[in-house]
Amino acid sequence: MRVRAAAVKLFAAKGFHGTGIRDLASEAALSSASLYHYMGTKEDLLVEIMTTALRRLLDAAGKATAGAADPVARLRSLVALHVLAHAARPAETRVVDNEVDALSDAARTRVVALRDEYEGLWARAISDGVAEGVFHTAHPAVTRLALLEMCSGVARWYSPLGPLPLEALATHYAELALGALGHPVTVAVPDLRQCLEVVAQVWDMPVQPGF
Amino acid sequence: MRVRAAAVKLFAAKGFHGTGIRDLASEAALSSASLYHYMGTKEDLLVEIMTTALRRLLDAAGKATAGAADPVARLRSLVALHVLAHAARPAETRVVDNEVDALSDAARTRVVALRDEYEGLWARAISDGVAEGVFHTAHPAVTRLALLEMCSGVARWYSPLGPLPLEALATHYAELALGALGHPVTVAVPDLRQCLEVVAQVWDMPVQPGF
DNA sequence: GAGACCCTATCGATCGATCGATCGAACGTC
DNA sequence: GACGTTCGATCGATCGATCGATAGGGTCTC
Repeated sequence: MRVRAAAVKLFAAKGFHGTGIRDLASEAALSSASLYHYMGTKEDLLVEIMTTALRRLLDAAGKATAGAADPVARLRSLVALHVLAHAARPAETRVVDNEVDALSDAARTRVVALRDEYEGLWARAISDGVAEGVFHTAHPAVTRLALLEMCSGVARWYSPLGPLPLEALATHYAELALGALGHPVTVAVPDLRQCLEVVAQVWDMPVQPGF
Repeated sequence: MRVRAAAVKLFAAKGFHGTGIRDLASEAALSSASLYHYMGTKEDLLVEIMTTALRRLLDAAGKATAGAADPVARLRSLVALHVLAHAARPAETRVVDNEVDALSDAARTRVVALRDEYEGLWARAISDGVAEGVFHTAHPAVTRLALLEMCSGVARWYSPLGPLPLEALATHYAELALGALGHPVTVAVPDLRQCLEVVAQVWDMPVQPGF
């Protein structure tokens, strides 16, 4: 696990190709030979990081939206969860989002399939909302991609040391997304509690539900 | 120029560290030795690509918003221009957005300063709109970052072969952004003509104003 | 017009350094 | 003595970069 943590940190900071085996070794406080006791090839390590991160996100999204028929609540949960994950695990998510084309063809196919499965949850929430007349967008697929990129961007700049706590960040992004979807402004604060609990459970608690 | 074009293509596709000198040479149909007749180091090449692209974007943004006092029109122009640039020059913009941390400290400082100058235009448009009461957002700085990431994401997926023409894409993103900013829905189609002309001029015409 | 000179563009060969990966040997613990 | 862990040494391949050399086209001087 020491190796995995080192790899996430360095891959996020310098990129997969920018990180050498010896960088990895010194970050993990091991010799470059010992590294291979814990991992396969360097690419195996990257694949493992990406697939487990994506599976975790997919799993969390399923839990956070379970039992929510209302598309508005569902999308709000998806946005909040995505933002929370990216803010709480910026390194991991940055690797997932930025290093896809460092993968071999075979591995990329599997990773992209996972990502597509996750995006399907967003697509359904949006199209359901459009069908029910609560969302208004001329190009739902484009809007989905725009919102996903917007939310993923959080990992590129958010710092827990900044003035904005995670809950406020997630709430704000949910409002941005609903605004972009032409949903009438709701004064009510969204029900973030379930999202926070899912995040705390799935990523073993970097989030303190202090509110 | 042959070398620069090859570098933009390969850096965008495989990343700076993922692209070797010999990859560059064969893409440019030159020997690896001849490459150095046209460029300094590999990093010099990256720096040149990033700074000229950013300067061009900054210049274009200045032209597109010149003389527009209305913050709504200004932000609409910024969004449209940003989206058009990213859709029309996906490779170049992807290099600018993704390879910042492949730069040395000195070079990164210069590049980030350029990017900050550009983001300042967005920040001013948003804060002016908030001050005038036409935008409503609790955290203007966060909203700015969110919108920028949303618009930059276009370079990651847009294809000119898709069903959506550039004009429609830019219009759609402007509507998404205004919605996120809580601006009352305006039925009027934004005045994209000036943006299209600026894009056609600054990037020497990949856009056909066929409308 | 002829030769001398220079400049741009190109290349094959090769430099030292680093790459990802593997080997066999040693360690400690039970 | 068996097993899980660690390492120094080293592999062939590739990295970014430089070398001296060559070919072609201007330009200058006699």
